[in-house]
Amino acid sequence: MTPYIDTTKALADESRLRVLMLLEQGELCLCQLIAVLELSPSTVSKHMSILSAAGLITVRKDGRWHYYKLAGRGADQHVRDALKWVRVHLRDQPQIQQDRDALSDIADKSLEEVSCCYR
Amino acid sequence: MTPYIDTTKALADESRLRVLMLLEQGELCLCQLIAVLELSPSTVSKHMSILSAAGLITVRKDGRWHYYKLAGRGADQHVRDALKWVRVHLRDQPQIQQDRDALSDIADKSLEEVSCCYR
DNA sequence: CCTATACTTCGCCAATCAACGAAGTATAGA
DNA sequence: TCTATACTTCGTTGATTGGCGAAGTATAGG
Repeated sequence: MTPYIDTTKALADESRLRVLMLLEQGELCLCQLIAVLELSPSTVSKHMSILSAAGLITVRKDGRWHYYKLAGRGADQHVRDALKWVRVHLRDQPQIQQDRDALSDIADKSLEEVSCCYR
Repeated sequence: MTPYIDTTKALADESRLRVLMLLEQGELCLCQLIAVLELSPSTVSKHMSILSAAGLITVRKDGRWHYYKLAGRGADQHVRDALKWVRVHLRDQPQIQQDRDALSDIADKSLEEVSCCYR
């Protein structure tokens, strides 16, 4: 039962649901998520490790940057169905729309500019 | 976003997932759930109020007994989809099968006999 | 009424969790 | 190899959560 509980626990937090909906826009690196969520690097990093442990996202490391994206075809069916539930039902939430807007503001900037959250 | 988080938080506990799968068998009263879960009346009652607040179950009170069942056609789509996720993915879990077996042992007994958990 | 009883609410405790900053790791570039 | 930097890990803190038993509520049956 553990993998299923890992899934539901991973979804039982607003910040993590916001992350999953942000990743609908495509892969993002940690500093971009930090900029949208307005949480500390350590907090966002922890959220990503929880999502990753549950198999909901995968990581790709390219130099100093870690890119996260939603789990795809390789993922367990219960994970894919959980991601679908999130996608379908949170799509039109005001907070999600707001996050998408914040993300498109950031999209114009270079990663170096966005990652100023560390300084 | 609150109703969606209420849903995911309600699903983020093993005992509550076990309750939802037990209710797949049909409506049950609290004392039957207590007997299968082997938790205290107050604990199970709290779980039921969380599931109820999230709209995942409904209650019918008949005399001293409170009967719980899964939310049906009247429920929000996100609730119905969440219940479907639970049903589809937990169906074959050993713990769930074990609970079903424990429930069928109880099914032979009268409610008065089952509710001896209070004495 | 009064009692028994099915369930809920309350208060408590231990465990978990989200948040943070500080310190650690790893990589790019000088 | 040294520095800057993108991210992780660790330790702490305050809030939430799951568990319990004791006390409270509500209903059936004398």
